[in-house]
Amino acid sequence: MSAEARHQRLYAELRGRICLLDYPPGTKLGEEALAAEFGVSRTPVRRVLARLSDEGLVEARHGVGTLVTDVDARELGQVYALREELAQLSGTMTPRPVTDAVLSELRTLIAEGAKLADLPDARAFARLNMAYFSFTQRLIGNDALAEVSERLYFRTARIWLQAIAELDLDREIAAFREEMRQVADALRSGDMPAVGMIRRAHISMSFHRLKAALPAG
Amino acid sequence: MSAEARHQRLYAELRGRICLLDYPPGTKLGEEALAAEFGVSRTPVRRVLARLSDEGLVEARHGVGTLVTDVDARELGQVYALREELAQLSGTMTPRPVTDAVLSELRTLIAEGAKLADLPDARAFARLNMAYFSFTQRLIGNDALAEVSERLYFRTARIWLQAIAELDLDREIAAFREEMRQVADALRSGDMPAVGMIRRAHISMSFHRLKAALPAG
DNA sequence: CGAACCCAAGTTGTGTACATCGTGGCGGCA
DNA sequence: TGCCGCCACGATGTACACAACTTGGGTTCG
Repeated sequence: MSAEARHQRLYAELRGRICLLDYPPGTKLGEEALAAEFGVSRTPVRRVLARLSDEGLVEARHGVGTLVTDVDARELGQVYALREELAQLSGTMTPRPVTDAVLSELRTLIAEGAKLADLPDARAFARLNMAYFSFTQRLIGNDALAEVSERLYFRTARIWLQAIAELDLDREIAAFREEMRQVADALRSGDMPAVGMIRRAHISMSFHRLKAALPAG
Repeated sequence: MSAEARHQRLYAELRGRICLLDYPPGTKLGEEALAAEFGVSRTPVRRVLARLSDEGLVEARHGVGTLVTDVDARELGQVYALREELAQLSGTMTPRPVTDAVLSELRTLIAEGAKLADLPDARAFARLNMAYFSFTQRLIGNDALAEVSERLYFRTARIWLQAIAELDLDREIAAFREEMRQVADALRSGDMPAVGMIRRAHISMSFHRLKAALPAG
């Protein structure tokens, strides 16, 4: 395997573990331990940790360790506020055409949502939410906007998951399914601005519910 | 000096050289050469190049070298389109209060602009433009928005500089001074949304002039 | 004469030993 | 007994040697 491909795999794996709370905030990611697990030396591991550090998911402290960062309420609010605006923009800025394959993929996600509602599970919810996010990313025609949106999503995803675990999981899943249904309706009529507005509305409502679970209220 | 501070200095230095066209697109940045120049080993240099690579300013090819990237017309248009939207947002999303120190700083920049008009120079123009951009960044109250804006600005700054060197430099400087004067007016009345709109308008007009200098366009 | 092959030089990627730094615990002293 | 300082340990940061890879030129064979 090429070095670049290895890097991407390692990066995706660690980012996934962080955002799925396999590594909750405060966890120490030992370079030696990770190197041993993935069968490489510290060097490529450090390359990945440096990237995660630049993106704010971890923080390397000399002599201490590389720790998964936490996100304070202020930063969380700022990221969500910006994500709202960007979700709306994704509906108006040169969206990609809606194909049958796109609608089919969303139907599959909605079906997964139905199964999730029958058997609620926080981790499975988080995975499906990421898959849905990945789906919405493919509707964006502006690559720069997609890149920025992804960066912001993964920046706070773990905090969102942490909070909903303490909230009403059923309610969150219901709201998520409702968003997918509404987006599907808008997509069928090819109304991308409406898709953006719907997503913005749900990000806003999700954040309002999320604030209730934060320590500072 | 701490490792983190060294990293930041090296990063800022190399990013500056790339964006001021000391290293035009296609330039090979040899790790060994940079290490020798800055009196360190390849390791910290590689750490900085990795970050620049993640941000799309350079591209490392195994067995070839680390090359300064170019930006095609499509990507340039997408970045400018997003920068327009973000500039407008920066005026409406929780802007910072306008202090006397802020107005004073802008007056200084405007004075520098007057000197530049007397003695036009592409490189000095680029430096002043960066200083003005840095100034506008400090008006943004949303840290996430500021971070994203900075990333996008530096992503295309070198292409902009490359293009205006082939355009009418006097005209570009005049447009730049006009933007600063208009922003100063809006700031004096505390109208931040107007500041955002003015900046958006000038980004749009700048891009339209810039397109004339592109190969495809 | 041309084309295919090979190889040598130069570059980035990796592994590893060592330097540097922060922390917690242990021991001595008041 | 409590507190202060020292130090050993483990972590990240750095330097360097080597592996892997691309490229270009020289050489040889058809």
